[in-house]
Amino acid sequence: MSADERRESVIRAAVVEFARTGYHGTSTEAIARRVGVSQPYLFRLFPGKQALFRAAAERCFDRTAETFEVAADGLSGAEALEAMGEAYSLLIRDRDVLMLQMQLYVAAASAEDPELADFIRRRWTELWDIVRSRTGASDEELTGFFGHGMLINTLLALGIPAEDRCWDGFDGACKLAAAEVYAQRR
Amino acid sequence: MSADERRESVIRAAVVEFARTGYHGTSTEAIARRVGVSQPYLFRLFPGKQALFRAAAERCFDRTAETFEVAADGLSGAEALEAMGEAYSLLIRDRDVLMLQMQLYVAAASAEDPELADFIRRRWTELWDIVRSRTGASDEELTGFFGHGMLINTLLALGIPAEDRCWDGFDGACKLAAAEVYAQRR
DNA sequence: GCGCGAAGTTATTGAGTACTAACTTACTGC
DNA sequence: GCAGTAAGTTAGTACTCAATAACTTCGCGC
Repeated sequence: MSADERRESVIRAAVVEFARTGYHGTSTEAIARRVGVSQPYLFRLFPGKQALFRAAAERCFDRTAETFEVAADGLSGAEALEAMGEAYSLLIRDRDVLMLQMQLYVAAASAEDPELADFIRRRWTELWDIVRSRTGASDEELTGFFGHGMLINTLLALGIPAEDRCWDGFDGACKLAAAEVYAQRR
Repeated sequence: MSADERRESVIRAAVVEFARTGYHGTSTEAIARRVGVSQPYLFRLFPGKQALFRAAAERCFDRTAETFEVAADGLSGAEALEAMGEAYSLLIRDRDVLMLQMQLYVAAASAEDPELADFIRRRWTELWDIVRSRTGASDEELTGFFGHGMLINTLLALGIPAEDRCWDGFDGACKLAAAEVYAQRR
């Protein structure tokens, strides 16, 4: 397997591991084991653990941005907004994408790596701009949209069951998505 | 200083340290240093690191629940809801409370301690019930309220500046709160 | 002033972890 | 068939960290 292909599979493994146990909680050995490669070899493919985390973060934002772009393609206004919401609820059925997002939010806050924090902020505001420009939504609509999304993230992260009262304010599609997320194997 | 008093100051230090660097990212030595006590002594006051984290989590939820209760005291309906929102935006000017919340959300997801995850879920739904029972808000209002809160949490955790477009959908009080949070010393 | 319990210390251990150095294996062009 | 390079390994280092054991100091009743 070429180095580039290996790098790709390492990124995928890093997304999973960092999503589940966070930056400090995951060892490079855990990532290597998931890839099926010796731990020192990771340092041939990436300069260090931080670079691995950064690559996973990039991948996570790439997928989300692409999901939004594709969903809104050919649509505009309220239709585009709704399509993006739907697409997002599909995206985060991949629990690792969901949890890596949450991990990135806390990673941005701990000031150990200001450059990474800056990167995460930039990519987040990029998402904001994508939704705004593709839908022309008002400031209040945007806050509502992202607030909705962040609450879904939180409830799923917490593992609040789909039947719980906390989900009552959501439509059926969201509840269904929640039930499916929990059905995933770990 | 009595053991109980020490325990109290240890909890306060644990809240700060765990908030800033998460469970795996904080050493018991960092907590001990903040308390001004030797590291092994922590294990006389608490059975282990997990117990420290759990105590910090309890403290965090206690403060939030109490904030809600006090704010809504004597009020009802929309007035109570507004008062709770305002009180919350004051509470999270303490960046450590805010960040510990975020840390708890990711801690609940990583399945290394199911009992802790269960505890966090229980306390979260308790908050939900407090807001619902004190305000009589509809399911949609509740989702809006908590979604709003989770978005604020996220923006603050990310460190999105108060002047950024992401804050445009919020009222002046929220933006002011954001500016103040960032002015805090670390 | 002396025993005693509570508050706290220093020294240590054993496990884990990021990263390096040096070696091996397999494929490719000539 | 052989040199060279790319992919990958094993062995090891320096360090951190949670937890334990054994020791010290201090205040108080008598």
